[in-house]
Amino acid sequence: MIDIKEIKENLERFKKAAKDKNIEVDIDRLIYLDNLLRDTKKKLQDIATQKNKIGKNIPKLSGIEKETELGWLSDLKKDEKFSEQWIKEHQPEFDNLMLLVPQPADDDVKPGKDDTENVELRREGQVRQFDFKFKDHMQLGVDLGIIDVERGVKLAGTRSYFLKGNGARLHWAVLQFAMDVMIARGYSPMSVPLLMKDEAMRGTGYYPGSEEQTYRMERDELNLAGTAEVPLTAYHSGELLREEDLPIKFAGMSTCFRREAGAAGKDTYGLYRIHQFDKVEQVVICKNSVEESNKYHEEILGNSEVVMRALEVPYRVVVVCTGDLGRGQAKKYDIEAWMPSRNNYCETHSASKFYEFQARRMNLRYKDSATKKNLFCHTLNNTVIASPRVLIPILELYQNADGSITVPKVLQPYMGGQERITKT
RNA sequence: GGAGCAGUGGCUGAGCGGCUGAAAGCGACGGUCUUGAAAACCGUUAUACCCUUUGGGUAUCGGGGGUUCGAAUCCCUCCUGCUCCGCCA
Repeated sequence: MIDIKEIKENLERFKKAAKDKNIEVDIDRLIYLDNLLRDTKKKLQDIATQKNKIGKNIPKLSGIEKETELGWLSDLKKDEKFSEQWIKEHQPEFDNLMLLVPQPADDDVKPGKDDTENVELRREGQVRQFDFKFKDHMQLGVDLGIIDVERGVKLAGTRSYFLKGNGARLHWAVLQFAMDVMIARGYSPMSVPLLMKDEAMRGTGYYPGSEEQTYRMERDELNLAGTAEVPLTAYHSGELLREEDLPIKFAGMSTCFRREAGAAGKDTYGLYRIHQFDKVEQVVICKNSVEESNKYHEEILGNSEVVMRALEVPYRVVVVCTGDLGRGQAKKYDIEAWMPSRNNYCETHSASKFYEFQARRMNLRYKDSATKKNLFCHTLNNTVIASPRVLIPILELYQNADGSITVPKVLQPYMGGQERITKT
């Protein structure tokens, strides 16, 4: 959410931000409502002042005088009722519009309509050239008996799968490895609840907007989080933190649920786009400072790169253009891993910087020691590792001519020292 | 699921229907003292919005509604937590 004062003082900036992000929001209507609501509230305040003044004198009066004052009071109350009613009718529209105003992208973010216009920053690692006909991850998985999509679909519908044996093991190994890296880097490991109230979804910016992407438990009015970002970022929502407690750094591991509505027919093959996966997510809550935000944005990007380099998966870093940014994101880096079967770099990580957009929605603040003011925190998050998507490059890049898979060095300790996955 | 109790400021915790935006303690901040620190003592210390000149006003004691000239304080309702009983992992 954006400060209404900010919006009023920089109308064009926010209109442009909405346009750049392809977001519909009637900012003129928002301002119009704000002015009327403000006037009405001012009127209400004046009425309250008079009411209080009269009320204070009532006990001292009697007879005609008292009657007159009481009559005057009931007139005021009629006015009050009328204004209150008006506010009741219009406040919700204003509140809803406020939730739609986007965070403008940083100046160094390129305007663009969608992910095709993202800007490559750099490439890391060598793309493997095969001297034999390589298999894609599904072929490998089926041949080695470690992936079973058929039965996943039988039991749970499209985009469902089983990981079996060494496949399951590899999946857990990569997650545990990533978590251990984050712990070593000073992030607090967290196991989190995933059934989130609407409030948490709204606070993180998923609602309104991503309802179609979310599984909802209608009976209990709860939502199955699509990422641990939701519980981790909202962990301190509504609280007033101490400045010395910042930054707060979390690493959470959780299952993630996504409906993938509107993606029908897209990436239907293999383990790329699925309804359920596991992910280690990192979240930073820091002070209200652009410099701090920028610093931690680089840090969380760096953390994930450390993991990717340790896994020796070639990747590139991309700066996401305005059209591909979410409503609350000021800037976003994607890490895209090289996937031989897709013959391309494909998204495996997404590092977002929100400034106070999320914190303001969830009333997440700290007391600034210098000014004694309560300020909104800044929040950021990034994937550390998401599996099985990352198994795509791992399986494909680590395959051998005989159809076996070499287990990445850093994962071997997590698989009981096993060096290879072969057909069993 | 049944019965009971409770939700007050950064925290703990008082609070008679008007003088309570709210005692007290803790914490934090400033000062005195000290070579420095601690201790002690003195003082300050909620948030948001509105009008503005120092300043003034309004709202907020879990949410919403009601009674009343007036509500943290009374009534209704919802939410949350705790205790006991039952049931189940």
